[in-house]
This record gives sequence, structure tokens and C-alpha cells, in this order.
Amino acid sequence: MLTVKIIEGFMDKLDSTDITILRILQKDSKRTAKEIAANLNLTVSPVYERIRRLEKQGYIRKYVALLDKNRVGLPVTAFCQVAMRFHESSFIEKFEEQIRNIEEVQECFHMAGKVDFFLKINTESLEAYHDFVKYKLSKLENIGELNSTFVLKEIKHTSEFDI
Amino acid sequence: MLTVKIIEGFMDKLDSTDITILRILQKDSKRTAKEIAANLNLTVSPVYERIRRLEKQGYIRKYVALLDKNRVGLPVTAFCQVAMRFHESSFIEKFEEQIRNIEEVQECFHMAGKVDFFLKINTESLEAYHDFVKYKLSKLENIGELNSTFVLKEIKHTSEFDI
DNA sequence: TCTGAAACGCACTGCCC
DNA sequence: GGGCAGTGCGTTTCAGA
Repeated sequence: MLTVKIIEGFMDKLDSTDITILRILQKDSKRTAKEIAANLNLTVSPVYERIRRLEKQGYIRKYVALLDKNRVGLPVTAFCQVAMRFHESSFIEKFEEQIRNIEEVQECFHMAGKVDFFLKINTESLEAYHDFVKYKLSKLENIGELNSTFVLKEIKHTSEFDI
Repeated sequence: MLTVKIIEGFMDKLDSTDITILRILQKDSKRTAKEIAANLNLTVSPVYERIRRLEKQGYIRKYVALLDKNRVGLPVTAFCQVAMRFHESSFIEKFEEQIRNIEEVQECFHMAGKVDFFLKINTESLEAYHDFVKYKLSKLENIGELNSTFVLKEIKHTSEFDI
């Protein structure tokens, strides 16, 4: 005979209350359960439990403070497009591992198409970007082409998702 | 006669204590002032006051919950490179304003070089991306060229700055 | 600037519906 | 699933050094 075990937390669809909570917290994680509860015409307990559940189930990854890049002295943002010379998985994996450990790299994506990787880099100056390319990026093996473009102005940059 | 007024909060250099606090909070904003104080061999009050000051002086922009894009149903990430047809400031400004109001757009940068704008887009599927381009992006006036590439894998993506 | 102490509110738990 | 009440803990304020 077959025993079907219902894994707790597996049936984790979001209802509209969950979505409201996520929308609020991704805008401002300092909002208290009490305030959120007031928005939802609920008491604190269910809101508190739902937040815990959303964390446990992985909808909420983490809580962070977002800093001002100009204030902390990293005003220069660049996108760097990298094409690899060889595409064997061992080369790719090594490159990815090395990229993860470079502090200037804020984002790195493996892309479909002619360019293999998109990197978003933050530095304190254009000269510091030069140093980054010269002493860190170009030191990695297996880089074929490398093309940098600089951000003139940030038009929009949000950590929120449209849920 | 000239009166020189010292604006309060203008002399706001960061010392090593401030930097430690910022490093901790941009990793995990739920860390308590008590825990941070223990790290710094301080009591709670100065840590608390410094955090308030860092917020007021704009080093800390906001506190947010970061969600998992796959969990919330937006697994497809694309970069879209847009070149404008005309470059008069009125056209540019209008375009920027419209871009800010499109929910799928997570990041948008005005770039130096041949391509005018870099957009990072999140959608629930490739088809939804198609709809985004067809019904939203290409409806904007003044778009010259448009080139989309898709993220195969996110290698690194952090909200932290290397301070 | 920091220490220490005191007041307040919120996070968190347990029990009820 | 949600409401209600209690406890501890963190935040917040303030005097003093």
C-alpha cells in the first residue's frame, strides 16, 4: 500500500494577504507587523506568522540596508561585456568562481548570445575602473573580448519585484 | 561682511566604526544594535546613535526585504539595449519618465556610447517578455534600435557595496 | 563620544475561537 | 485560519562623565 505524505510547507501558494505583506516589506522592511496588520484589517498574530512562513518558504531571501553609492564613494558604474575564448564547462566554472570573489563586481550574468557574460561594476573613479580591468579582470584566463560602457545616469534602480 | 555658516551634518566623514556598522547592516539589517555593539566592544547607545546619523546623512537609503525572483514567479531576466532615434533632451526626458513607470523594468541606465539605454527586465516567461516588448516598450516614441539578450544564469548579484 | 539606566513598544509565544 | 493576552527583548531617550 502506498502512503502519501503531505510535506509541510509544500502547498505554499500565495494568497492576496501574503502578496500585500511582500509588497510592503520589499518597499520598507522596517514597517512593523502592527502597521501591516492595520493595513489588512487583521491583528498582529496572523501577520507575524505569515511573515515567518514567507521567510521559511524562501519568498523572502534576506533583509538588507541599501546604501547610497555616491555617499559611500563608489559613483562610477560600468557594464562590462565579456566573451570567452573557450567554452568548456571547466573554463566557465572557474571564471564564474573567480568573478564571485571580486568585490567590485556587483552583478554578473551568464548570457545567451554572442557575449558570454554581463558584469556590472562599481568603482570610486574611472581610474579605479582602469585598475580593475588591468589588474583583476584581464588577469583571468580565457577572456576573449572585453567591452566596457559607462553609466551616465541611473534612471531607475529598484530591488522590488512587480508582484 | 561674510558669514560662514557651518551646516550641521556637513562634516560627515565615516570613521571605522561607521564603516563596520554599514558593512553589517548591508548584509543583514535585522542584526540588533546590541549584537553590533558587541562586535565593536561598545554599548548600545553609541551604535544606535550612529545608525540614526547614517540614515539622516543619507548613507543608508532604505531598509528592504529582498525577495526570491523565482519564488515570486519572475524567473526570466533580460537585458535590453535601446538606441534612440533623436537625442533632444525633451525626447530623452519623456522616455526616462515613461520607463520609470513600467513595472517590469528593474533597472534602467543612460549609457555612454552607441547604445543609449540599458534596461534590465524581469518577467514570468519568455512570452511575457514578448508582450512587454510588443505592448509596452515598442509603443514608446522615438525608439531607434532595440536589442534583447537573456540571462542564462545569475552568477553574482549583490546589493552590497565594497566599502 | 561613550556608559549606564530607565521607559516604551514591538516581537514572539501560547491559548482560545 | 484569526483574535487576545502575556513576557522578554530591542529600541529609544536621557543624565552624567
